[in-house]
Amino acid sequence: MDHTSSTEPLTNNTSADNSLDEEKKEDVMGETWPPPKTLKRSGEDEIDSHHNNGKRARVSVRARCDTPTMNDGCQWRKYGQKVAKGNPCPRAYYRCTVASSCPVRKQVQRCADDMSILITTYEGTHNHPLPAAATAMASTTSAAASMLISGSSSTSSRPVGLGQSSTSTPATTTSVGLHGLTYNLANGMTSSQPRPHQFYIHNNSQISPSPNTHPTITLDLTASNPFTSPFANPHFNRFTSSSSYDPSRLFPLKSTSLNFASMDSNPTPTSMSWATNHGSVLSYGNQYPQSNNRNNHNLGSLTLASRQPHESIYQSFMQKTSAALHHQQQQQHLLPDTIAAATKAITADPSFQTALAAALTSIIGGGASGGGNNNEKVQVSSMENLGQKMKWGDQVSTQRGSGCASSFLNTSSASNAQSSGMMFLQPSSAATAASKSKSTSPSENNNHQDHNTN
DNA sequence: CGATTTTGACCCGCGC
DNA sequence: GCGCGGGTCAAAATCG
Repeated sequence: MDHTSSTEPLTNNTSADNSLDEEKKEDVMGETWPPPKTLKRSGEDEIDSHHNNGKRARVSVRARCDTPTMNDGCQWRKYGQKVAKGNPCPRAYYRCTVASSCPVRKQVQRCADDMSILITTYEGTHNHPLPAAATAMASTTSAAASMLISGSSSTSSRPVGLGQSSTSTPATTTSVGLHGLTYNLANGMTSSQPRPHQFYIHNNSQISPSPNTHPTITLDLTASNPFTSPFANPHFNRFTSSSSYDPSRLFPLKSTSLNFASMDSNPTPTSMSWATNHGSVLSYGNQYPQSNNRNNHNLGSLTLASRQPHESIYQSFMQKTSAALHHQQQQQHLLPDTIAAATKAITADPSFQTALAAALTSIIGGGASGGGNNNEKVQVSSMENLGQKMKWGDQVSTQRGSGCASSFLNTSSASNAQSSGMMFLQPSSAATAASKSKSTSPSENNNHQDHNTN
């Protein structure tokens, strides 16, 4: 897009900080996206460039959805549609209409390879309180964006080789520091095809490859390949390669991706495992002995360890993550620092916690479904908090409403991340990013709206 | 009748 | 400089 005015995270004013947001917005975001109407594209860019290297964080959500658009709780108005090259399906452009001045926009497009997958890309930050139904999604995307952004800022501040890019365009690449963290919020699936939901962070927009691209995080809720690092996905490779993606650079020695997926191969109710392919992939989740449908379109629930009714998801998750990491270390001789970094990243990064919490919330709480259960305001102030509210075994009701909020977390087989320039996080990067976001943002803030220091 | 969607035109950045 | 492609505008059409 040309309008690059701010790089803020995408949104989110979770109920918790709506008030703050209002203010924050002014400064952090004041630069409302392109002034409605008079778009001064160049002007904004300037602002942007000052603040964020001219890049605006985007969060792309891939989810199976049979409806034209995902119901994320917000009100959107379509303002344009266009057929993008490489994809026969038209891309629709929406603008948030909850508030007239809200700068948030989103692009919706069907995946060319799998029409059942809807790719929704959010950009901008809401400058108004969001309906409860929309907070989950907003939090998730916001947190994801925050991570990405914080990573970016870190990169800028430290010339480490973090974000080396995968893209050919220098401008684009530059910045994302948190590359390739893959979070798989898995839900039950079978061994043959576990398909969790993954968060891919790339430094390049897959939907709009404009050079001026913004770092983009992809939340892949379609779930595809098991421990699959996106690299294992043929589609992924295909796309990335098209954009001069160089895996070798993404997977430097110790690159580690965290993949919280379910694996049925594992006997444990809540299992975790590492898999290494190029890098290490941490998978976490439970398995669903039952289902082994290839296209689990109906597996819309996230069931984390149904056998531990009293353990909070977060606690259990962290414990297991840690344990698994160490276990793997022994088995696979992983470098200690790798483990430490990964663990640290997971446990320390509030952004991740928020993202995970939000995702879980949306699933378990079923909040984001059809428009408006304002009473169901699940305030997640931290994963711990979330954990307290949610118990293992909570099953998500697969709501099939109008939107796709329901199928949001459905699993599926082929996920084709048509991304370009996806990068995987290196442990050190993860740790850095984690610590960074920690210091940068008052942690505890779930929806920490990234105070991206402009 | 107001709000939303449709759709062709226009603007802008980038690569050649 | 030109063409291409992404993104947005805005008038017309449609919907509730």
